[in-house]
Amino acid sequence: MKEAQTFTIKQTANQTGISEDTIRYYEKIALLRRAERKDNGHRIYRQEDIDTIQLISCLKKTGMPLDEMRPFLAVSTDADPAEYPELVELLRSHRENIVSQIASLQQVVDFIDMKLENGRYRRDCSEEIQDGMSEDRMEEPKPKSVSTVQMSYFSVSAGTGKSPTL
Amino acid sequence: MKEAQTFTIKQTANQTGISEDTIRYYEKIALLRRAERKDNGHRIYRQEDIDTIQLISCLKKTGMPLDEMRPFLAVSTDADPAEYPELVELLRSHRENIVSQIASLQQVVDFIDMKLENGRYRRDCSEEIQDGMSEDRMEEPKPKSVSTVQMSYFSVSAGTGKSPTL
DNA sequence: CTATAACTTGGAGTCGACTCCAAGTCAATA
DNA sequence: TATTGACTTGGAGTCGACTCCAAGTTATAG
Repeated sequence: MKEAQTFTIKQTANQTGISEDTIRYYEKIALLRRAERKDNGHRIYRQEDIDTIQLISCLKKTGMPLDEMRPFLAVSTDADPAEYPELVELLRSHRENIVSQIASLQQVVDFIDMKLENGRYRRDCSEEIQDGMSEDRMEEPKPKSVSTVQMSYFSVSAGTGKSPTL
Repeated sequence: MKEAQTFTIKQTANQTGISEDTIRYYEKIALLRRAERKDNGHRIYRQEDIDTIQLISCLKKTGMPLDEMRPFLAVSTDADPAEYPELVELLRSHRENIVSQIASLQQVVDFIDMKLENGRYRRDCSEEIQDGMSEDRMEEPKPKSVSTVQMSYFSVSAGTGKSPTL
């Protein structure tokens, strides 16, 4: 019976927290497929679109640029991704990114906690500064360490070299 | 006679992973204090500056705009923050932000895991859509394995409803 | 019948954060 | 002496992601 409830752009904006303008923009850049129109030209959205918009806003939080989201949206609307091994790789790799972002964030939390508890020392919060390819030898003993933050956070992936575009 | 080792801008860039241009830019917008110059006008950096730059790049990962970093940098270079109760509040509030960002990221990880394990369903990944901010689920129910990253991250506070400025 | 509201369109403008450039200085080297 | 390389400066350009605008359409209310 309930033949898919539909929503106006305003309702959709309210439900997703994404502005109407932005939703139109996403359509403009083909991040969202062209929405159906009513006879008067007004856009029509249904739950599935809202889901997609929510996934976008979710991915945004991971710092992913809009352009890179398309494959993920494909996974989301299409069937299961196992059919697209390429996509599976993408998912895995983004997953690693996020996990390492979480580690970074956790470091900042630790930094803050440290500051709050004993506003005294300083240090930590580095991670994966690319080095090695510098001809200019940096004979730095680097006494700094990950301190404060337990290594456990890094056990997972510790960076693929991809810096989060946050 | 260990008189604080100094670095060129290039060395500093290498050590921090932040480009020379960007470092100069940070100085231009007064995010970094004007670096000392040698007689020939070249900038001189010391460990303390590198620490600051690293803190900036750390805060960047939390999605904080450069403009908002100044108070944090003050905390970092000055003495302990307990003297500036205003700052303490700031730290606390940013901490909350980060923790809730971590939660968001974890949701994406879960989404991906779900997709990877059984490319089938969809759902989740919302959080704080303005519209009756009465949702506080996500205390720990989650049937899905939080995978890889332990729930320990959430043990701390788990969000106040402050939206991350990502 | 008008006016208000909710939409449509294409395109221009904004903003943050770089990133690049040209022109110049200075030191060491071929 | 001429070139190279590492730097300096101010300013312009780029890029992503919006955000705003003007002009137009349609629907409903007074």
